[in-house]
Amino acid sequence: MRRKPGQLLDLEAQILAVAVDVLVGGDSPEFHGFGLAKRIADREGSQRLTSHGTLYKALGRLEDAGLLSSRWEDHEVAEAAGRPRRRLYRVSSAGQAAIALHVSASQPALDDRTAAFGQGIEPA
Amino acid sequence: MRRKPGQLLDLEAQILAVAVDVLVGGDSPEFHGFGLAKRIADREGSQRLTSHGTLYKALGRLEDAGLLSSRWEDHEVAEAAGRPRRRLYRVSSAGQAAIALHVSASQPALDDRTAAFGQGIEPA
DNA sequence: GCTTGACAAGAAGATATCTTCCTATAAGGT
DNA sequence: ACCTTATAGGAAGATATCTTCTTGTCAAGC
Repeated sequence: MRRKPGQLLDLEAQILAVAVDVLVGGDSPEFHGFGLAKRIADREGSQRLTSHGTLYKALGRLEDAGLLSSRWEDHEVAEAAGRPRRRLYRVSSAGQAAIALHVSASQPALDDRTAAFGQGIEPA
Repeated sequence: MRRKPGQLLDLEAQILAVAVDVLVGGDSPEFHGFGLAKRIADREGSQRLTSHGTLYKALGRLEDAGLLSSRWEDHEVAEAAGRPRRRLYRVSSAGQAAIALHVSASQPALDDRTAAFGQGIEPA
């Protein structure tokens, strides 16, 4: 697919959006791949639009790009919960900036929206 | 299936046989569930005759009965290998006795075998 | 001999991460 | 305009343990 440098793909933007969401939303500022997959699947209304492999690769890319950072969950926590260890991700400030930029870039200009509204056409 | 007390089921006997095998065979006297499943599947010539759930339940039974003991693999080892932690099992002496008894009990008596041979009927 | 109930078998799936392999597509060069 | 190629997408599966739910069967009691 060869990407234009500095551009976010749809999936990556979704991931960052969720990442910012958990960051702002209280609780813990961290999330893990599996939970992310469920969130996206839920949001998408469908059954796992994104396969796990694809998601983990995207997470790796984002981390390589410095938009996410990760650490392994403590042994004790995973064991107490009786499940495999998770890898916990967190948005970096660069990541926050990237998603903000992406959103504003993909938002139609205000004039266009106003014009559409004037003609009874609601923006998606 | 309600078992006669003190009797080994087929699957359990197979597990113990493998356990004794690794014990005697050198290397490490320990084995883990997943590897066991592969061994049994290989031996059985077929594709996973025993589902994983069934196998882990049988392992639990054998441990409860004191025929096997188990411990969790060290974190470091699993991590170095890049895989989930294994649970390592080992036959106890009671287990060794049990499988020995089971084998001798299911073996047809010598007289019977000789008699069968005498009539040209090979024992299964 | 017949019924009943305990318990094993197996399917299915939850939990989590990551790799390999093939395909499809868009970005960039000519 | 066209072709090449890097790379994203997705399927599939490896790695490991364990739970839940249903079905089936054997042993024991009557």
